[in-house]
Amino acid sequence: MKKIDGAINIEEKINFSQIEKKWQKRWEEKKIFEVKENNKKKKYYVLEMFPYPSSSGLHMGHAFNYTIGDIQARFRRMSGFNVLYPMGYDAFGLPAENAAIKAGEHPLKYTENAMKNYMRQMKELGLSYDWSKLIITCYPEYYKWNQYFFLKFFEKGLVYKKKSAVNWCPKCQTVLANEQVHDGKCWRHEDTNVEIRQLEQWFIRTTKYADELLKDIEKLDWPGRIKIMQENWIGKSHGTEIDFEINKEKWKIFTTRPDTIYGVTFMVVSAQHPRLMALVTKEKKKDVEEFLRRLRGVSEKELEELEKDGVFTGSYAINPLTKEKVPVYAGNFVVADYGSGMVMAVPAHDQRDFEFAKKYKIQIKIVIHPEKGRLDKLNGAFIEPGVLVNSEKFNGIKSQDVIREITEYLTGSKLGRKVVNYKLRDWLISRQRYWGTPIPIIYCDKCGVVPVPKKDLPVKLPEKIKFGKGNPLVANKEFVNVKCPKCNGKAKRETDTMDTFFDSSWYYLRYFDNKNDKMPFDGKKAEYWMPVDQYIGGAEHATMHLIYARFFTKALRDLGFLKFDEPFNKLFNQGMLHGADGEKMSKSKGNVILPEEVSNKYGMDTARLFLISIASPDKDIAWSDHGIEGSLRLVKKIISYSGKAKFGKTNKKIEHKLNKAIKEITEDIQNYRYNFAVIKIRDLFEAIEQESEISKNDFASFIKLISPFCPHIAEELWEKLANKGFVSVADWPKADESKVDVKLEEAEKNVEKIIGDINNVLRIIKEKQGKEGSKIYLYVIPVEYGNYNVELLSKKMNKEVKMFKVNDSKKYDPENKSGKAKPGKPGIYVE
RNA sequence: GCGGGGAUGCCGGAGCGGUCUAACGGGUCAGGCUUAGGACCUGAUGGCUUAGUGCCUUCCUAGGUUCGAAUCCUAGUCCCCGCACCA
Repeated sequence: MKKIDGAINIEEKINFSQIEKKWQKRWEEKKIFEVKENNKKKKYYVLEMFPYPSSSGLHMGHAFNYTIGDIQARFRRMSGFNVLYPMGYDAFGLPAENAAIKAGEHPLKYTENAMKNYMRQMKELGLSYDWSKLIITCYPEYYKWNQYFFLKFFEKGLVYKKKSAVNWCPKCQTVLANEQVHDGKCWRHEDTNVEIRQLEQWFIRTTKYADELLKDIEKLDWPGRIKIMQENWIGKSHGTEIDFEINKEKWKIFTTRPDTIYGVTFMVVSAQHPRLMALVTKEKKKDVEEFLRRLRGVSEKELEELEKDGVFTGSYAINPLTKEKVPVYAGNFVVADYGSGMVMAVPAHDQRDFEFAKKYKIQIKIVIHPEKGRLDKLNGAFIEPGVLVNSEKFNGIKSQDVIREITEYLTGSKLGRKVVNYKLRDWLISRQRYWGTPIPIIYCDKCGVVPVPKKDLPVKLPEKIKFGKGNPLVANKEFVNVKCPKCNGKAKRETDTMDTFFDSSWYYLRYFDNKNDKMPFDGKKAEYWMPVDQYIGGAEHATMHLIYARFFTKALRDLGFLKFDEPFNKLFNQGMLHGADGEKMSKSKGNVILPEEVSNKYGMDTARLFLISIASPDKDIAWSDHGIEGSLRLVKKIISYSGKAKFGKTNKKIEHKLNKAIKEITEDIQNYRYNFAVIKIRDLFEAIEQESEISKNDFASFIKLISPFCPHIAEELWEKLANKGFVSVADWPKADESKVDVKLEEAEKNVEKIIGDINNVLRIIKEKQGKEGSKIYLYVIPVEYGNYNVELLSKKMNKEVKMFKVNDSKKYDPENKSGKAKPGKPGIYVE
């Protein structure tokens, strides 16, 4: 065909939404994305972090996220893999409960509405999920297994209970999640300060796996920054534990600077330390309680911004090396659950200790001098390495070396030891809320803490509940009052529910066996599908979810459920889609782009194409109404072309282009360079468009190449070309490298170059001589005669073009421009 | 404070030692097509220069390494993200 001449107003002809609906329906009816285990086929598990179904529905940002995974899933499926690409809903959580409190809507109803909406929207995006694998965490069929795992962990000692601080609103009489605390006030009572209270809570012993979680990071094919974040989060540090004697009792402290031990002038114990009161003398009790009261009015957030503050406990500690007595303070800047919750303070060589000492006029004792010079007056702590002074037999030794020596000395005298410490804390899973998995524990007056027997699972959430004050489960008598499974006596149920991160820590193991009511999942199926080959999600889950899921996998391995160590081999972090104003999309900013609107205007495929061609999909991008026009043009041109294409034989040039494109696009998709793939699709299409014909088979390959990006349109064109079945499950084209011909490419570059040169000449003679050149004569060296498509050239220039060999005696060449001809560079004469 | 990532032409965004005035898209301008507009097509889009050439100036700023730097190093400025009193 010739160039697509204007006048085709395809907008009237393309009904995107009709095409989309048609294919979405057929995909669903024919179940082409449903999979089962097949040992003859290699599996590929593409997983996106499942969403919390919010009532506001999906916006274009979600479309961007899921399109990234869908393209990969479609591509792998066409490449011959048995692709598991499932979706589910992280359906428990606070917003549903908040809606219940504020609007009186039951969380279940709220959530089900939201999920219905999500599912409809996801289907409209053309995502190729296997919906038969759907999981929903708020149904007992799912959360039963949360309870099952909790009990398994309980048996293994991976679960324990201890007191911990929570946010408490005295007006609501309930515990608040961090998100419900705004500026230290309750979200519902702007005039009410949130208090910090100590409650008994359930913990998971994630720290048991701290070392393995850290060590295995190197095995992961994850973005570097996520790995670094996890490393920092786990925060392994080597140090020395030293015993100080206080009131004839041993108190351990952790330090990475044992070299400064001779400079200790006081101790600080965390204000949140569970045994703090044991250190407080009678005389100081009032002071300490006053201090604690002051702290209590402060939310956790504010706590971090406070000035160093403290109070003397009345007790003294004995330095194990110097035997000096130093005062013990309670302080707000010592973290209770890191190390031992108490530190030795060396004001001369630690900035925090220095500030504290200045404030309370405590002695500052220098024990390290710089290697050159001496310290006289300190304006701040000297924390550089140096040489020891005032340190008895360690004087004169370099501080870096003495760390080992002092530790060895302490170890020898049984006063200390080398230890490793982690920042990673045990995972607090207790939530004093309704909309979560009930913790399967019963408290019996006689038998104490009794786990619910597994045969009694699930412990179901009562449906009829009253929201008002506190956790509605507490007030629900049928739920709370039970018989003890051991002694049959009166007992009470645990009313705490689980953190929803518990649900999402193992959901990837449930998809492929989502209807199993005997076990959380079949180990054989897990063996086939796991680990996840490609996990896709936002970087905001770098620490919490991704650590918990890794922990779960390791714990389940040790419980015999799994045979591998890591759940997610590869992780891809998609960027965030911002509004047209460059701001984060949000209702309040009014910059939310809805898929429905975009779809009506441009078609979903156009939107998908646009989103992934803006930039590399791991980058943050911004929506642009102008930008999408470019994608729309391409889509329209492709549709229009396929309606007019003349099918016949493909020429060498297109064969070359096609095969090269297949090779490169395949690699680009594998490596998530979707933006590059689109550029190559454009380039290939432009070449195809210019030729008079193409073979049906080759055009079919082109359709396959676009189908992961524009699945509906690809299906439509596929069908129009009388191909069988669905292009979505057709074989991905293979590049025939023998058809790739670099020479052709060079020739093409030459054509481009010559066009540039001709235009240059035309411009110059117009400017200089005022002439409008109309005839172009080219003189090429004989071997290159076939390299130039004169017809194409003429069409492109919209001028008459004639070509001669330089040695052609009959050529027309009034100014002897043929003498200028060089290889790859014909002489030009214009008149 | 600690840790990570950035700054590219009118805009978005590639590039990450030579092939770079810098992919691709958007915008703008010129020409074509068209009754006109839209759509579509062709080309231009740092400056000067030239029958297709050549030169100069550009990739946050200032230095440096190199035969050669948008790309590597050093210092600085600004922006984003994560952790945050972790002893």
